Amino acid sequence: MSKTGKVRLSDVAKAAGVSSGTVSNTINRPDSVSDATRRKVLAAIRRLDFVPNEGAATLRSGTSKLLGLVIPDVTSSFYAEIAKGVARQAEEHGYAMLLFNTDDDPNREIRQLETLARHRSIGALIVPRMADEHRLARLRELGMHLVLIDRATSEHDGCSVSIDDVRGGLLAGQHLVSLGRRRLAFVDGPAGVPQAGRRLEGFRQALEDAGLTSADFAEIHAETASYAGGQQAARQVLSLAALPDGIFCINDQMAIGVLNGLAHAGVTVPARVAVVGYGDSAVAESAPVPLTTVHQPMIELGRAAVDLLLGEVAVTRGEHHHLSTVFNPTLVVRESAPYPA
Amino acid sequence: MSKTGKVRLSDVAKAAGVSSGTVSNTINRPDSVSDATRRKVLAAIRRLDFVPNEGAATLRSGTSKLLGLVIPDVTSSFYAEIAKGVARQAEEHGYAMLLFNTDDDPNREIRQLETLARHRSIGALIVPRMADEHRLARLRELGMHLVLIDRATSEHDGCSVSIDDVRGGLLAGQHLVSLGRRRLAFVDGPAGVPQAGRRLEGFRQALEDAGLTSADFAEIHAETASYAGGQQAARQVLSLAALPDGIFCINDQMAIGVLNGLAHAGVTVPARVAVVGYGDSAVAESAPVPLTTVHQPMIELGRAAVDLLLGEVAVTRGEHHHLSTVFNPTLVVRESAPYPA
DNA sequence: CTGTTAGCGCGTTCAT
DNA sequence: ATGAACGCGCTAACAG
Repeated sequence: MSKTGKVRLSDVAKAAGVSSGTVSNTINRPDSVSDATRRKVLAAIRRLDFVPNEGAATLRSGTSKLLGLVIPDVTSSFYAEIAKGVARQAEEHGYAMLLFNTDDDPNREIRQLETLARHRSIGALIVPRMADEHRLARLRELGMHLVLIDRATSEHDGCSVSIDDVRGGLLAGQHLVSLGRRRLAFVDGPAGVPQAGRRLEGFRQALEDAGLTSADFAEIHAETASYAGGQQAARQVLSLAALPDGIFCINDQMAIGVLNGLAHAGVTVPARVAVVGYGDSAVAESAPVPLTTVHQPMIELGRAAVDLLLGEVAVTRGEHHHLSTVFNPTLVVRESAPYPA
Repeated sequence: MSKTGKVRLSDVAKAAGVSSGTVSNTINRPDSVSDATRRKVLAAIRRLDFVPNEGAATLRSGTSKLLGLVIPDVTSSFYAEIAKGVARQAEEHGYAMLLFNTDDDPNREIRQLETLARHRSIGALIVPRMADEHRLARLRELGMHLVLIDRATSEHDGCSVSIDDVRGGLLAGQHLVSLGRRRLAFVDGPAGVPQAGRRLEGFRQALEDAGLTSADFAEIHAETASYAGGQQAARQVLSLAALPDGIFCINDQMAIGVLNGLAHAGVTVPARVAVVGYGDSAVAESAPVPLTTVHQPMIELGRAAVDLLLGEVAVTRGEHHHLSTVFNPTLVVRESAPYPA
């Protein structure tokens, strides 16, 4: 009925018997308006079905109520959870989230970041798999604020959020050791992923702390860090001179593949081999043997990323100190590597 | 370096020696500009690092290059895949996707839709779990175009995309019947979900077509349509007078729960009981017994939803005929209900 | 094919 | 605490 989209702020002002400046204040700085005025204005807004035009606000203020999340692929549960946290926190602060999947295509990533700039977004939360420092710097010049998610190195000049992978590996290692496991294996996809390297580092640390030597330790790399890769890794494990009694896998999918491979060979889990996964994805709980795994607080991480971004934006004067929020993973113990009875 | 954000379209015009209208044309309607002019303008754009201000364009044109996807929860792989398809297709048409999770909160859903309206989004793709027809109608009055996703009823007045659930159930039923299975069970969570009802309808149809009677059929409802619910359902299945030789589960999570429950009881799959899931989620492939399941083309569905939305927007004159795109699910045969040897 | 120009609707001074 | 007025940068309509 009400031809909204034709109702302007000035119409509201007229209807409420105030000036348009007052209506703007009522919307954006309610505290700077008297109680009675605010009531009148809000009533008029509702009565006329006024829908503010963000485009006009963006043009006028130079910045929009938009932020971007740029990730490789939202169908990965890891990123989907980040997206959920980001969307939630953005919403609570009056922002909306633009979501972009890069599909690991550097050109798309660039275009997406430029789209964000065109929309005068306050900034982006980005998993920089592709963009190099140079490009990120250019975007900063455009006035965009960037928060890096789960970045490999910490040599960047910006806020970032991440999870302590070394600690995650340490938790896994300590758990297996505490279970009395002494011949350990680490199962991964192709080497070279920084996160995996750090988890391995923590894992090794735990073994060292327990007095184990490299003779007690096998490092296995499958062709992919997937379920199929896990099955493949299991075959390699079974061909080792001595069967390990504990296996740490770089993610839950691989762990389930390992579980499957071991089962086919008649090797019981956890009796003969304990298995620990990583990520606590939805599948961990419903694995053939429910998976002990390292949980990562991704939703919280997403929320923290938004907070960092908004914090950076809020700093108008003086130097902004870039912050890095690092979350601790936790161990979720299930049957594949249970506490001793 | 280049103080971008300070470079305006008119600056580009000056630098290229053309008028601002021409710059606008080369950006928005390249075909309406001569080759030579276009080249000059694009060069100037690059040289000055011009970043168009979408806010201004939105204000001027009355509509933004934004569309919204409003779903219950992006961490569900079902919706994540839709999101991926939508983002991709939107991007290819020069649009960006705002993502909103309702978390099944009607108030949030309303606010999100209003946010979209404030941004003068062309429209929204929505899984209307909460919004009623009245609200949807109000949004349409605001000039927003709506495409409904996976909607229960088809009594609405708008474009929609969905998957033929009856056919999905039919596929599952026909497959089990073709395997020679004659005592069938249907496993679901609480009754009342329309999608589930339609899948059951198709399933029953297949049984009828094969000459089976209701005596050959058991309908089992667990407390939740989850992995745990599947385990629970398995117990009910095992307590039936006669063990079924084929089970159709409403989703893959339940199917895996059923698999687990049967395994615990020493019932072999598929030898004694064949199991068919629904959804072809990532877990189906890595289930203890790889799951035969009904695949739903969610990414394609997302893309189709965007096409419908853009099509609706493109119709300026004359009546727009609302379209419904219905996708056919397909059966993915794996070990839990394999083809006869 | 290109140039000219008038606002789009809001936020933000600066008075009062 | 409130009002008046300007202009943010762009598009569309029209003239040439």
